[in-house]
Amino acid sequence: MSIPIYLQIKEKIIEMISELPANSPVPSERDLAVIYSASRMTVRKAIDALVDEGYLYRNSNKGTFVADEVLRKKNTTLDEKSIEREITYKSIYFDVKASSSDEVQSYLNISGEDSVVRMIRLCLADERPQSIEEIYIKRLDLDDDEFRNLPKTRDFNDFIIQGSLTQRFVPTLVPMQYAHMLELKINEPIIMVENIINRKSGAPFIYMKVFNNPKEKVIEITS
Amino acid sequence: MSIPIYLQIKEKIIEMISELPANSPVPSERDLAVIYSASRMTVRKAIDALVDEGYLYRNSNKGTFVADEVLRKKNTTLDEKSIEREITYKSIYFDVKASSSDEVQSYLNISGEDSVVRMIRLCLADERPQSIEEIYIKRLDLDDDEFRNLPKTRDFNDFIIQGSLTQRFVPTLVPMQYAHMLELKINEPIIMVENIINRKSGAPFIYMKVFNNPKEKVIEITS
DNA sequence: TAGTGGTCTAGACCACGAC
DNA sequence: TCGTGGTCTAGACCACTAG
Repeated sequence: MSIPIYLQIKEKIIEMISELPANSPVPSERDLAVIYSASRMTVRKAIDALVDEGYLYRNSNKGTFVADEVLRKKNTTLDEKSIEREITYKSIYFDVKASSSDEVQSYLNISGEDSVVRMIRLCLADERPQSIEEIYIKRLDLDDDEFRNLPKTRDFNDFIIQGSLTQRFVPTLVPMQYAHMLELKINEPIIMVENIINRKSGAPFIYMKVFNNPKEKVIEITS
Repeated sequence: MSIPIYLQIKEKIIEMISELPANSPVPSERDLAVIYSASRMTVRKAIDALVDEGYLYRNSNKGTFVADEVLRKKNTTLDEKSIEREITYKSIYFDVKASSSDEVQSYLNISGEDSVVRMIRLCLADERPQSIEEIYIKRLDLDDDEFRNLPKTRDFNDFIIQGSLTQRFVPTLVPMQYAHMLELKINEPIIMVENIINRKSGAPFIYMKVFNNPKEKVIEITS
């Protein structure tokens, strides 16, 4: 099996605690090492990950305990997957142009001659409008395969794993051209999230503006 | 010295890379172990932390490299410290009452008979209004010492370390009673951040509503 | 005193990439 | 083939807490 032992143990621990109430103690690291026939350091690595994700918490010299579910780390800003709703996208624009706005040029660190893919789409969950996404990517940063698959791309998490995400939260009034698509009144206050996905090297890769429908989508982060 | 070796090594590595350009390679884990006279696992723990914080990135089978500064993890939602500005607070209300709103009761999971400390204050940086903070804490959750120091408490990070923080971002128009204090026009869209600090056990501890001045304070997260 | 988490060591093997 | 990060082991000592 090529899945690392500590990840297997992590899954087993999740299963073990799944029916325990909050604040129940879990076996000590030494005991778990015996239970799973692994070294203590390996078990510890699994627990480290679970603590990090908010499944468990440690009390020095006392033990490790099941955390309350409310403490599970989550970041719903880019994820809609966890919830069992049918997510669909309705494309509004998809084009490649050399003349991008100064804003896009500055965020993607490009000149006015570079071709930029622009994709604007409405995101729906169970037919209800969640947000409008404006996505900008430098054409040369995509190989032909990625470019072809772009209209089918649902979320951009795969791109983020390879780099880093900076999000800026901007209060604004819903833009007039989007108000009716989001089923909002004009002058409704909303949050526009500016997402900048960088590569590991730091080079900007994707610039994305998300206009969120506050009636549908709550932006919540647990850390 | 009681500071763990891996933290000492972490600081030494930060110092080592502080003048290196982005994407420079750092010595291999084995070399660093020799340089700092520690085991590879200890060095690795230091690097793990630095990768987590966005100082370094790894390329499997190739090496470890200095990350671009833009990738440093940051969360300016509750922190104002990093920037060299003089932060001051102007107290608007400070009282203890048994009759709290349903909203506060529900977030703090208390009944109408429980006394709640309410603290409303204006946060300024270099005399410029940054935000209004409404803070609610169940009186019984504070010992007398903590209660006395409350008016002097600047940020609540110390409380978070012992638990977890959930933040909800709510778009709204600036409340009339706060508009002039934040030097905003009426009907200005702003972001109100609801902060709920939980203890490790999951019990809610502090409920805090922050009305941010968008002209002064940009909410930005790198992850 | 016994048990816990926190740290640390000095090895080991693997898969992968570059040469 | 050699060096890298990724994983893993079987020990060890410490500070602290609870009985």
